[in-house]
Amino acid sequence: MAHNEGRKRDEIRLMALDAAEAIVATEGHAGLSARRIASAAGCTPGMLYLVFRNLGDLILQINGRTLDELYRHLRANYPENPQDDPERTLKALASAYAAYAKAEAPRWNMLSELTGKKGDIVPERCQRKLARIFGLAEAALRALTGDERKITRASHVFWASIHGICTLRIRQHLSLPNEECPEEMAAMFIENFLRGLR
Amino acid sequence: MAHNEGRKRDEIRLMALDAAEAIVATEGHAGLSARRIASAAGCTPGMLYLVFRNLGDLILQINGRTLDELYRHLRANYPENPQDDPERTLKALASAYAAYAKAEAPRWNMLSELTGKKGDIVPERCQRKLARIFGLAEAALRALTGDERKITRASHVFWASIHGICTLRIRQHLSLPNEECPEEMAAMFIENFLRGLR
DNA sequence: TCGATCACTGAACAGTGTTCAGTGTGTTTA
DNA sequence: TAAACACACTGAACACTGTTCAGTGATCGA
Repeated sequence: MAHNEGRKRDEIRLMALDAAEAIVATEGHAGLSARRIASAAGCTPGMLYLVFRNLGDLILQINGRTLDELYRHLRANYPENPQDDPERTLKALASAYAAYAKAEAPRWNMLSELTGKKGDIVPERCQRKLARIFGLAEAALRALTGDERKITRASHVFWASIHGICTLRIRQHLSLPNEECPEEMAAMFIENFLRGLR
Repeated sequence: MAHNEGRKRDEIRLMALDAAEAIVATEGHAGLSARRIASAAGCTPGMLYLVFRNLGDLILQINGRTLDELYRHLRANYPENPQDDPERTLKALASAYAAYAKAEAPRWNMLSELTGKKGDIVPERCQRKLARIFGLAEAALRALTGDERKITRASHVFWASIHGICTLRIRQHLSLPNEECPEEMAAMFIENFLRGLR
C-alpha cells in the first residue's frame, strides 16, 4: 500500500493539473476553482489538499509545466550555432516567445499573476527552469564579449524587455496602432541594443 | 436634492477610493473586499454599487489615481530641457519609475493585475494618462531623430523594457545577485539602446 | 400635515478556499 | 477465519467573497 499510495497520489496530481490547465485554456485563470478542478479531475475538493498545499501551490506547478513547454517551444526555433549570428538568434527567441505568449495567452498570463501570493518565494525548481531559458540568450550574447557578468546582465535585460513588450501588447493595456506588433518592437529593441553592445 | 446627490456620491466615491488605497498599501491587493472598503469608508457594501459598477471598476479608478501620482513623481525628477541630454533624461525617468514601483509596490502591482478582467478595455481616460507618461520619454528621444514614428516606437520600447526590468526585480520572480538592481539593468539598457539609435 | 419620492440599507444568494470528523475499504494480526 | 487496526477518502461545514434588491425611513414639495 505504502508504495502504491505514491503512485496513486501522483496520478491524481497529474489529472488535477491536466484538468486545471484545460479550464485555464478555455476560461482563463478566473475559471479555476477547487470544486471545478476536482470534478473535472474526477476527485473531491478535499482530495486536492492531500496532493497540493493549496490552490496557489497547484498554480505554481502549472507554471512549472508552462515554463517547460515554453522552453521546448523556444528550443524548436533555436539555431544550431547561436553564436554565429547573435542578432538572428535573439530575434528568433523574441519571435518564438511572442508567438507562445499570444497562442497560450491565459497560461502565459498566469506566469505573472500570482507568483507566490504571500512571501512564498518562487521555488528553486522554477528558478532553474527560468535559468535554462535565460541561458538560451546568454549563448548568443557570448559571441559579443567574454565578460560573463556583462553577458548575464545583458540576458536579463533582454528577457525583461521582451517580456515587457509582450505584456504591453497582449494584455492590451494600450490601443497602439496595429503596425506596432511585438515582433516589430522587439526587432527595434534587439537591433539597437546589440549595436550598442558591440 | 438632485444637485446635492451628485456631491454626496462623489464624496462617497472619494472616501471609498481613499479607504481602498489605504487597505492596498498595508495589506496588498488581496486585502480588498467590498465589506472592508465599505466599513473603512463609513458606508454599506450596497452603496459601493451605486457609485462603482463593480469592484473592478473601483480598482480601475485607483489605477487611474496611481497613474496620476506616478506622473507627478516622474515630473518631479524631470530635467528642464529633456532634449539637452537624452541619456540623462531617460535614466532619470527609469530611476524615478523604479523608485516609485519599489516604494508603492502594492499599488504599482495592481496596475498590471486586473486591468479589465473581461473584455473591459482600459478606458480612454487611463489611456490618456498613460500617453502623458509616454510623452516624457518621447520628448527626450526627439533629440535623436525627426522621425515621429520612430520616436513613438522607441518610447514604447523604452517603457516596456523599464517596466519589464522592474517586474523582474520587484515581484521577485528571481533571486538575482544583489548588484543586479533595476537601476543598473536600466542603465545598461538605456546606454546601449541609445548608442544603437544614434 | 400629508403624500410621494428615492437614497440608502443589510439580509440573502450563489459562489469561494479550506478543514476535518467520519466512513468504508483493505491489510495485518490472533 | 474472525477481529482489530490503519488510513485513504469523503463531503458537510465554516468563514469568507461579490453582488443584488425588497424594504425602510428620511426628506422634500404641496
